[in-house]
Amino acid sequence: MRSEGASGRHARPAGARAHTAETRSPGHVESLVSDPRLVEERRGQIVRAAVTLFSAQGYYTTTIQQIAREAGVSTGLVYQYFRDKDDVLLLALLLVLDSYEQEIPRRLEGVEHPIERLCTAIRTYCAIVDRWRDATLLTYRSTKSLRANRRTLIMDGEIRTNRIIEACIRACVEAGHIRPVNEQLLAYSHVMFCHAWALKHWALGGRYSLDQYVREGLRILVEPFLTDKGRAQDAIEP
Amino acid sequence: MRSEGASGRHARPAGARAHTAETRSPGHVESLVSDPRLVEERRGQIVRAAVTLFSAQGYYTTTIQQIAREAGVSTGLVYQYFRDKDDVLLLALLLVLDSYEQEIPRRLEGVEHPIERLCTAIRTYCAIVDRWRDATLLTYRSTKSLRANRRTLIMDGEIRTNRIIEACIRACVEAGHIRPVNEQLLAYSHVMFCHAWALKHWALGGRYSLDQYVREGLRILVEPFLTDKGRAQDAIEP
Amino acid sequence: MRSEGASGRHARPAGARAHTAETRSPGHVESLVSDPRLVEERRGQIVRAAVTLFSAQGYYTTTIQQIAREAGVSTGLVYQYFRDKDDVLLLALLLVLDSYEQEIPRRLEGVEHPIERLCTAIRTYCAIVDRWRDATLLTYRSTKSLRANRRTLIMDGEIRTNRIIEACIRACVEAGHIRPVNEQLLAYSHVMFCHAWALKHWALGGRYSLDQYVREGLRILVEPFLTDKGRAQDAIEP
Amino acid sequence: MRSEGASGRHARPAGARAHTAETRSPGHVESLVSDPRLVEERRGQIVRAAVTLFSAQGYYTTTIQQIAREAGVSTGLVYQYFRDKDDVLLLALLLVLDSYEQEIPRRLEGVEHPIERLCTAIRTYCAIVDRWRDATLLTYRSTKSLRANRRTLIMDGEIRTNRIIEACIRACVEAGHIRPVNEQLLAYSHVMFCHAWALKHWALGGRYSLDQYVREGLRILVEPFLTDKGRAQDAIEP
DNA sequence: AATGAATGAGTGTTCATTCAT
DNA sequence: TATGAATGAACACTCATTCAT
Repeated sequence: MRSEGASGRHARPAGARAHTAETRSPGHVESLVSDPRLVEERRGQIVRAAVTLFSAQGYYTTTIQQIAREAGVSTGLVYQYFRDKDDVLLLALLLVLDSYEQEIPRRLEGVEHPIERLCTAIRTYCAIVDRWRDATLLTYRSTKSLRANRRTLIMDGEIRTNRIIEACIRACVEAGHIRPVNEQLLAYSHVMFCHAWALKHWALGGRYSLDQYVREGLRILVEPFLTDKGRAQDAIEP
Repeated sequence: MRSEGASGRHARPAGARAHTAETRSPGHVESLVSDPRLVEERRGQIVRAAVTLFSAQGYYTTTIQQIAREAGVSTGLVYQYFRDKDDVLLLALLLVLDSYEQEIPRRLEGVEHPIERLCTAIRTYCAIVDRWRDATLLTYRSTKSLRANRRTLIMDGEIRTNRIIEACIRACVEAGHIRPVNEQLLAYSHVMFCHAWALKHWALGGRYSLDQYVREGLRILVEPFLTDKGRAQDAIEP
Repeated sequence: MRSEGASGRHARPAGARAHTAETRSPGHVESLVSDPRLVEERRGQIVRAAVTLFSAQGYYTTTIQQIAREAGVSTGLVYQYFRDKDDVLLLALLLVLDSYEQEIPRRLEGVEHPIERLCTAIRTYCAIVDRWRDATLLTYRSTKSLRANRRTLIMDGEIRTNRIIEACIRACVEAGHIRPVNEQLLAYSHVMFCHAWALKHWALGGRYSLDQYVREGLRILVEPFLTDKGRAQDAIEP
Repeated sequence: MRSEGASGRHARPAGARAHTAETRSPGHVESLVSDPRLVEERRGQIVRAAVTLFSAQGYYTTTIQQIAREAGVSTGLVYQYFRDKDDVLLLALLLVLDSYEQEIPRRLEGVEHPIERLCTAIRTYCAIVDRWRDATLLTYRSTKSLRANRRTLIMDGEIRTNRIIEACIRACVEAGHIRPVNEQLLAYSHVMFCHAWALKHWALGGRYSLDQYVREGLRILVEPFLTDKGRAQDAIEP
């Protein structure tokens, strides 16, 4: 025999079919389905729909039913792959952050000159932000809607991306192309500059093309720090 | 992507003792009460409560009943002074923006030197952000929850604040303290820098005191643009 | 400013409009409404509807909407007077138990002879069970559906009723009308006999009228214990 | 009062590969599988799991998926051997009743003296109830959750068990060990006494060991009815 | 002007049941 | 036969909004 009875449909009965998660790392999202390929596929399907809808309408005004419909699955299915709505948001936000973390390094491959690398990183970051403009806003709107321990995962993701920029800056400094500077804070300025393309697009979008925006930005956030050595090259111009 | 935000759980039934609004300018918030002094007082009472709660818990997780209780009034009274929850949010956000717009100029009074004025503006802006950290986050989280035409009012408010910074920069340039530069974009960088103190406080708060943050920031966002003339003074240090 | 944000509509945000209960005795059911007369009235209205429906259909198959409709109120109103469905069940069960506890003593008033008192108690108990037959079943079906600490309240109620019977028996023993006996266990037998009229009504109802049932029952559960003194009177016959 | 129980969250859509049943006797539980040995085995497997879970958590809070997991089979398989959840409950309850009906006669084998037979029957009944305490509660909690015509089957099972006790009593009466008495009602009292060990275990369990309980019970429910002849023997003591 | 009880549509979540494999 | 992923109707509970007083 078991433990005692429980009441209420919404109170998950003890030890029932509940997702096992929360015992693992908070980022681990357990699924009720076992086939890993299927889990991968369905999760992707649902999270993509969620990113679309959350981006367009926000987290609270998007319903699970809408997400299911957009993903082309039934309502119940969402709950086979996600513990709750919060869980969907978490993966949606991680998807966005991941795309930053994946794509910037990819674009840096083969780029040698430190200054060029820095500028490429910024340019790429802005381009991704431009492509995922609403999704970038979403990270600002909805991260606080996550349960506290999950929020940490989002922050970790952001930190990892920031480090890419920071590393580019450090390389420039070490090679003598950029004068000594608070690298971390400069990196934050660069990141904010990229995010601003989404956050303030209502103001900036009308006045600059993405290219112009990046070019003018580099003039403010990179050029002033160049040493004579750094200035020697035309790296700043694409 | 879909249509935009727009919330409202309950469609307003036709007729009824409704507010007349929507025929006026979108910023005009109609009240059912006529005595202007009372309107002023009650609205302040309610909006202050709303800012507190929205800042702490977010817009969607705050209920009108909570706001009423925090403000020490009845639920129904809120609807005598606001058309709907959206309306409360609008005024809450405007209250925050106003505090920027009011306080920065007040602190600039009597400050003569252009560089000193610019640095004071930034320093003050950061200080306000620090005091209203959650409220600043709120503007990023919740502006999109406003009905589209109201969002414009928020943007207008932001633009006005930006112009203060921009004017400081222009004055520096015109006086030859700062070399020619894209003033608007530099102003945006300054604003983003100030907001970042709230937006990225989880990362920055542990590493910098507010003072350090501002000092280091000025080194990145002001100093590099100083001309020899501008550099002559110690204006950058408080 | 407050604590951090919370997500999920169903996760009650901290310190929100939640019922304060659970800090008091588990039996205390806090209401969101302050006027005590109104609370009394509405609760009665709703609990009566709940008893009817739970009795007829069981706890889990009865919906809050049905209860609200039966009570002639809106769904939401139920939650102004009860914390959750469990809470409604608790009060419903207590209502049934209370009717036992109230009515038996009332009927005993004025009855002097100990044997007559005992028989009246049993007869009355059976009569109430007969009137609330489905409700009596309900206590057996649904007590385990209550949260554990609330279940205690139900047991307390039952114990109090049992004590009434027990006291009648003890009085008989002390007056020498009934020979020494395990009074507690005899009382339980009497109680089970009364409850059996509901529990086994499908078998007994066809064979006995309520009166016959009681008469025959007394022959088995009272008469054998009478002393010569106790048998002297005709108290056992109504 | 309303209509009766009847549950079923999902109305069966017309057509489909449905079980043929409902045309047969209500007790007949049709299976989609033909091999009788397999049917026997699988049903046993599943019903045992169901008894365990229903007993511990109740019918409505136990899900088919839980039962399947506990039984070590797939969800779908349950529906190859049972028409619906109701069906599982029916067999689960019958399994419990059967165990009464099987074991009591088995223990009576070889016991000759009528009084001893009666006491053995009661003692055995209590022992089974003790072993299946939660399951006994289950019959009281959940019988009403069955569709009406199936409930009859449960009643039939109970009646058969009651007849065993009744037969023991009649034998005692016919042999002159027990004085003439309403045999049927006395049998019911005996049955209720046995069931009470489960139903009121929260109150009785702390005060009596099973042995004490039975011994004291016999003193109330058997001894008083013994004739001088019946009293001659020590049959009542084990 | 102010109150706060009342409303009821809307949403997250569950789970009996089906069906392709 | 057996699996388990998929379905979707149903329900507890919330909260913006109204309105009688």
